[in-house]
Order: sequence, then C-alpha cells, then structure tokens
Amino acid sequence: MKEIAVLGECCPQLLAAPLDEDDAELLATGFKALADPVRLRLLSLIANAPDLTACSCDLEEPVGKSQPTVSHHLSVLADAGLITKEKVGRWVNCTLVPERMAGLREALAV
Amino acid sequence: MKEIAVLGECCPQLLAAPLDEDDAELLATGFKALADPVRLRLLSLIANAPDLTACSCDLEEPVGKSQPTVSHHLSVLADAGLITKEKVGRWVNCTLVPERMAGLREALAV
DNA sequence: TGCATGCATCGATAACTGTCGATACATTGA
DNA sequence: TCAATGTATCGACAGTTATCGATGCATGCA
Repeated sequence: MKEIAVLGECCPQLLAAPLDEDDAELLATGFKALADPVRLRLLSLIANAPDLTACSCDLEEPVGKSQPTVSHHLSVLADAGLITKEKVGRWVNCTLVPERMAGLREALAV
Repeated sequence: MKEIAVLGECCPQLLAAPLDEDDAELLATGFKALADPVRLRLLSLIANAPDLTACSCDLEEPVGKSQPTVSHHLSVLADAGLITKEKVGRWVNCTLVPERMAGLREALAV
C-alpha cells in the first residue's frame, strides 16, 4: 500500500500515462472523499475560513447535519489527507491541505 | 436541477466561495464517477488512446473485469459527462471529454 | 437467411455508505 | 470535585454500488 503522502508531493501520475492498479486505487481514495455533497461543502467552508482553518463546531449548522454525521465526514476527509484535525482544548480545528487538493487536481490534467 | 453542461463551461464555482447545496450536488456527481479505481483506469486508457478515443472492446482485458461490469462503468462515466459513447457498427467508441475533466479540475483550485 | 459477435439489460448478491439517536470520553470552568 | 460542553464511537437502518452469469438485441458477414 503506497503512502498517501506520495500523492501530496509533486505532480503525481496523471492520465497522461496508463494508470496501474495501485495508482488508481490511491487516486480513487481521494476522489471518493470528494464524492459527497456534504463533504464538498465542509471543504468549501474550511477553504473559505481564515488560515484555511475552521472549528468543527462551526460546521454543523451551515451544512445542516447532525454532530455525529459531521464528525464522520470530517474523519473521511482527514483519512483522505484533504484536511488535518488538531484538537485544541475542547474544540477541533480543521485545516485544509492545499497540497493534497493540488495533487488530485493535477491528476485530472489532460 | 442544473445542467451538467454548466460545469463543462468555463471555470465553475470552486472552493474559493462557499458552495451552495446545488453546486455541491453537481460537483459530487462528477467526483463520484472518478471515485472508482476501475473507472479511473478506463479513463486513463481512453485518455492515452489516439484521438482520446478507444473501442469498448479493447478495455475489458486491460482492466480485468467482465464485459457487463465494464459496460456498466462506461455508462457511469458517460452519464457524468466524462466520456461520450458512439456506436459504430458492432463496436462502441468511447471518447474523453477534456472540458468536463477541466471543469472538475478547476473546482479543486485553492 | 442464418450465424457469430459486441454490447446492454436483468436479476441477484455481497459489500459499502450516509445518517442519526444514544452513549461514552475528555476537557474546561466553577 | 462536579457539571457543562465539544467530539468520537457504537449500533442500527436504509439506500447505493460493484460485480457477474444469463439473456436479449442489433449488426456485420458468409
């Protein structure tokens, strides 16, 4: 199993050369995290927050989902490397990882 | 329901502004199509074929899936606007739609 | 006309996923 | 130490999805 970090680094394998099975799996993991409207809105909220960072507690109301559901989606985003979560006191700060976004973005270059 | 074509056009709503529910749904539909390793490999094969076009019959063996499964995935890609399918004689030619790829790509710009 | 072939559809099944209420955990403040 | 609060986890349920064998449909070829 390749490291997710590989994708975050410079210009991964894109569609300019046939994907092998491992690369496809790796990319699919990333896109799977983007394949849900609630997660896209969460990402959008975080991306538009100061320092690309938002408190988890400020995200439930805008997306209109329950606390466990938002927590679940944030974990999916974190597992996919799209955000990082840092616990500070009672709250959890979520920060966008632009490099990972760029990595997935580059994968779509034709 | 917004038209998929909207996304294919120039520079859609990206993460630079909070996504509304409809935009999120629209983008998620696209990424959902990308969220499977088999489909990514199919896209990759098509993208690397001459004229961005490949015969459906040449795709089953490389991805190692059954004919119905490949047919299903190609339909998903076509429904998402990522490829077009044209029946020519007994075969079906699949062609990549670079504009749609670019549309989803731009959505990830930070 | 009849046969071979490439593709789509159907039916079935197993696996995954989004959602939420209930609950447990941890941290802060009184 | 105790109560309040922000998160994570658990259990459950409904809906979706990936997969394939069997079958049907249409086209080209002999």
